[in-house]
Amino acid sequence: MAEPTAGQPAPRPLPPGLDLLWGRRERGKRGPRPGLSAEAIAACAIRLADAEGLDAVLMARVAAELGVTTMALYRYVANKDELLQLMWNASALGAEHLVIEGDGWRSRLRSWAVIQRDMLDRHPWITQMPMAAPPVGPNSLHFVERGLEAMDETGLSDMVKIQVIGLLSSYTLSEARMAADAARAAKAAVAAGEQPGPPQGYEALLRELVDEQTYPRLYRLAWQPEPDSPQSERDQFLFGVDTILDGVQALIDRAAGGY
Amino acid sequence: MAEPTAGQPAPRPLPPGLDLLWGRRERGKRGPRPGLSAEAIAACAIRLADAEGLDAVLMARVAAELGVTTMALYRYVANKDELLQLMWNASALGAEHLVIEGDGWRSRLRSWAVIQRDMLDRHPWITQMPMAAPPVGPNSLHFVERGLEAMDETGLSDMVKIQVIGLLSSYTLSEARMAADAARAAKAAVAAGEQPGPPQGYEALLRELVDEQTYPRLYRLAWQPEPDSPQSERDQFLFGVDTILDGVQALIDRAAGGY
DNA sequence: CGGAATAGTATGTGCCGTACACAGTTAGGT
DNA sequence: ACCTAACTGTGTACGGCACATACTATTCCG
Repeated sequence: MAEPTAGQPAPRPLPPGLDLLWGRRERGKRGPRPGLSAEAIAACAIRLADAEGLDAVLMARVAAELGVTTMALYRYVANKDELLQLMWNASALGAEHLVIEGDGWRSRLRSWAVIQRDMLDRHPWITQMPMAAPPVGPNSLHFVERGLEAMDETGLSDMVKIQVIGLLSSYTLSEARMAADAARAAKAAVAAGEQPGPPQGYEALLRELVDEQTYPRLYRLAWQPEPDSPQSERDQFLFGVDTILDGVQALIDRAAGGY
Repeated sequence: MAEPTAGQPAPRPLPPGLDLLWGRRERGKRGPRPGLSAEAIAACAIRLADAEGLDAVLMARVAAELGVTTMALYRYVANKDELLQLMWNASALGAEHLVIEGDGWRSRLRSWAVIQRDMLDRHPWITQMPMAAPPVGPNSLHFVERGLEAMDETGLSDMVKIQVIGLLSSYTLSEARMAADAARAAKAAVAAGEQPGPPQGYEALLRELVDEQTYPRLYRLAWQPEPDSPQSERDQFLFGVDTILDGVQALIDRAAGGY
């Protein structure tokens, strides 16, 4: 109800959660010294998630790991969602001092995508997160900034550049998610007692499900493997990235060619 | 423990949940007639999700809506996850008889993506789902088949074609998710009492957070709007799709050019 | 030095998925 | 025609987990 005094620019309310993410949450000076920090909590949660998956990240579990009670965490984060946001942002730590190497926009953008992919493979739980918003953490934005930087020379408009960044990111995330799911499914199958000869991948599944007359193309895909089929998941990913970059190249050509 | 009789091809075990999705779950003949069906349950859950969001899809809620007790549902679905899978697949209903119009692969593939996007806008809850696996429901596969069909004339290899399908899908899903999140955030803000003048979009947020020296490019993006900036979200999406299609064009050219 | 603000604790509540035991219902074999 | 096995739906209870509330202990400010 307190109307802010008109005159000062008054730091805008800032959506809930973002203040913490940006270290702008005011902390009182009286009382005992805080024994923890949001960063420490996030780091602990990340350790758990890396080791045992996102399901292992329970408020009680994190608290126990840190040697406090569950409710102590709520002095630092408003709710679990906020903790997840912190984890996400923290996983992009180091983007600030990241230097993308390469002698042209194309190779730089490509390695930008690869770096992102590697990060997702290191922290597969990111692919399972709610993802309720576009990236707004400082580290995430740093990473976006690095991506934009890689396109400095292209002469594309800023709008187009973020669009490209978004495109590459979403593809990368999606590929990482599928890989992570496959890995988890394989692990679960082993835990359930089956030992799979071949990993029983997507292709094998299609062979089980798809019949020739209703799904002729998928059927072909499932049954007649390409001659040079043994292409690794990573090769597939790189292929997709390169295709996107071809599209970007076309954008640049069109912009430079003046129509 | 029962070893299947060697000799019959014996329908492979099929991963849990898939049997239901494909209507291959055997149902006994004795006992009372089933008062429900998996399809009816999924349809009811979809009604709820469309109207009130995925959070409204509770087993108890769905059951009440159908006039049965909560546990009755478990005669038809093994758990909530299975229900979500059913919902996902059911949302792609009609893909079987879908005809993609267009006089070339490019326009067909484009409208394929648009159709998918429209479907996601109609059922925004899909973007919030766990998505624990690649699409394996019969309807989802029908839709994939239609996408492959759109590329029949391209001469691309089958491997490349699904890759393109996956690329387009993941971009479409990601864009739809961001749009749905924005819409939900706006609705929540209104519910919280604020009435936003402008929708307080991503750009406005960046203006709040980003300073010039650490994020020079994002800063520029946030502060100096493009002259022709008022491009709708849909235009943005189409732009992204067209960029991807440019990349596909390059693939085709390269394949045809024999190198 | 007194009081206010803060950190951490202990306990409880509500929600929600789902396990379990049971009552009522139908089909098939004898 | 009956008995029984298979099956549907109910009632109840349990367990996990995020989070609320009330309380104690600690530290800074005037």
